[in-house]
Amino acid sequence: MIKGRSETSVTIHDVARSCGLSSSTVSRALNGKHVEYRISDKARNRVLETADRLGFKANWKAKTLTDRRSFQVGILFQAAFPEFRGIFAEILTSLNNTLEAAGYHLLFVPVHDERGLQLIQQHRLDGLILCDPHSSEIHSMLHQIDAPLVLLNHLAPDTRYSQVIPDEEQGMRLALDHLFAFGHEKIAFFRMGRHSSPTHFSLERRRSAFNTVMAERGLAGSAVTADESVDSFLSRVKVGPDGHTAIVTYSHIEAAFLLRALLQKGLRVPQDVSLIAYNNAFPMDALFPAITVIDVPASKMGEVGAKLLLEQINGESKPRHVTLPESLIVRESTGPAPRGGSGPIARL
Amino acid sequence: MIKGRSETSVTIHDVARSCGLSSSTVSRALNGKHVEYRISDKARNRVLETADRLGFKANWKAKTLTDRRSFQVGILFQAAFPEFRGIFAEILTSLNNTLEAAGYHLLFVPVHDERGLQLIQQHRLDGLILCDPHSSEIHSMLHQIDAPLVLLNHLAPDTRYSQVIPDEEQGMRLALDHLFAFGHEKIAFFRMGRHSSPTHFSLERRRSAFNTVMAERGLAGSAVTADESVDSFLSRVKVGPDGHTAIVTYSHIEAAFLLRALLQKGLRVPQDVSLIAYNNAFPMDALFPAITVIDVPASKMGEVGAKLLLEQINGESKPRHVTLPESLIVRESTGPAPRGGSGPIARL
DNA sequence: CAGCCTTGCACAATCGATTGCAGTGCGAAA
DNA sequence: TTTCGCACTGCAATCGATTGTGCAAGGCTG
Repeated sequence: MIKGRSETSVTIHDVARSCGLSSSTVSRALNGKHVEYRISDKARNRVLETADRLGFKANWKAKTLTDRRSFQVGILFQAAFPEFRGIFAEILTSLNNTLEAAGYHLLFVPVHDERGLQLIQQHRLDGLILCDPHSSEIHSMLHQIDAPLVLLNHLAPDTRYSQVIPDEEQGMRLALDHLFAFGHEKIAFFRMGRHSSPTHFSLERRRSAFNTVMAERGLAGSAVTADESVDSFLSRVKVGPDGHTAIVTYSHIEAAFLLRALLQKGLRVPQDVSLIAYNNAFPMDALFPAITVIDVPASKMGEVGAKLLLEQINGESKPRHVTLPESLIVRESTGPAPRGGSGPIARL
Repeated sequence: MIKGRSETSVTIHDVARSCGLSSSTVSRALNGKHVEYRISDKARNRVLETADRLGFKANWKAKTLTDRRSFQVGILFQAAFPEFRGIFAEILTSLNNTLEAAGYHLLFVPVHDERGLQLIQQHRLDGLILCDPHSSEIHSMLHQIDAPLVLLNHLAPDTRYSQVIPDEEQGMRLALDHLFAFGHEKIAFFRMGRHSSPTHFSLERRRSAFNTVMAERGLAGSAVTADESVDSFLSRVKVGPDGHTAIVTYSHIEAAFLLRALLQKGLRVPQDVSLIAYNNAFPMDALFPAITVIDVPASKMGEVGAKLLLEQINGESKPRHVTLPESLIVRESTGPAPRGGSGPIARL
């Protein structure tokens, strides 16, 4: 029977009494310190057997009270940001796999204000992982935190905490090179307008990568970036054979809504417009046409993030910045640039 | 400065020393027991001021060591099941909001075997919330757990734990009535074949609700259920004006893949086939056509689940089963049944 | 057979809080 | 002046573990 806050919870003393030994001996036997502290095999086996029989499970709170470490790590994320949701489960899973292997557990830190950060203190968290934090409240509090910290998907100009980010410029380059090879020149970068804060680094990185790569090709003039609603974007920017012939979107969310709007306008993808999205999340491969994506290595990010945190907790290394490569998954939404001039149905 | 496992963490004794009082007085002043234990206002204010100045934060582990309660609740979910992912973030958020208001925090319980359940014991968790658990390992271990338990989206024939489920039959009835009103008679229920276990209750409930409602209308003969790949389904079941004219899918995942396959075959939605999905998740409103959905009340489920758990923890009530209503969100994927006979392009 | 080293274990302090109970000091009553 | 009582606080035990140190046996040597 697995009990929670059980009144009859069996303690180390129960085990000690039950096998006629002291609690210190039990503790040492149970923690494999039998050689260091010279516990006889006989005593050790007796302890092991009794503990098993009684179903003894060490109380984590007592166990970590002496220790400085809590073996708990906080994970802070803002579920409010849907762009991240698509890959959140993946990140969470890989984070957890890595941490669990090291004996750590994840405590959810829900709030984004000072109360949330106090959890670090109250629970004596060994570290904190921030998933794609782009609210200015969090950002302004980061420097107050004196605990190992890992930022996922958030490149801040600070070397005091580890950061794991995908190489957005390289991903964007893959995407644009793919489009260039198809003859596209007038290309747009699109994000659905929300509260774009100055701390929204992944947006900034993708946008500036777009501008950089376009400029390198001498196409700065035909590059357009947008941060607005789909309707507003499509009414402002001419899309199709006689306008911009390809669009790269900030996330999979934009891609889905944009595809819908394009189809509604009677535009064909990729015959009239090519489409590439960041994030290989559902439903990019389930759309018709399936969307070519820049694959952000979510699972790898979780794994690396966890490792960086563990390194810091163990004092094995200083905070580091790690950049992970992105890759391009070519599907059906990209193709040769249309000839231009004689576009199909213009608009509704 | 907010510290984690800080070496210089300020304790209650530091506060006591700093204001020339004993740690017991500090404790009592800090916990509002000044009236019960007759702490003078002078002493109390001095403590409060000193604690604040020193940035004292009570060590949660020490605080809850005496107490039976840990004020931590475990959340167990299997990220492997994508159907649930679409609404997981929503559930998590509302769970957390409710629990946090009561001073509880969520500990992530990752593993699905006995190790995972031992966390309950080790961390003296006050309770456990299981999100849509349908692996037989978990199921076979449930009865071993002697702690307040809430199952979300998992109706098990057991009254020892609280359960929160959406009213699948009512949702299915809304969906089918909607289709009946459009004249549909040959209707299919579709799920993408995966490891359908006997403990996969939400699938069972939806499927049997489908069969029940169809039978009530005397349409048992024209009802088809499927649990296979999209390709296999479409090659086995004739879909379109001269076959099944409407499909209800187990989740939003199926809907997206199915829509893609239908469009690929040249079938029009809803002119040739109508489509309804469970879960109002992304990208149901971003597809073209936007998908009519049965809205599973994810946020409400989280809130109610948290409340049921708190009730049990506080001993205020016995485990209860709560059923929450679903609703239908009509979009573009449903319309009048086609005439039949002269269907459009048959298949590729 | 005394002295010594090893082996094997128990005692007690400690982590950071909470809490029952025992004090201290003061004024008032006797 | 002694005593009683009340207002206020400190002492010490406790929660369930870990760990430094001390102390008995027992085996060995000389």
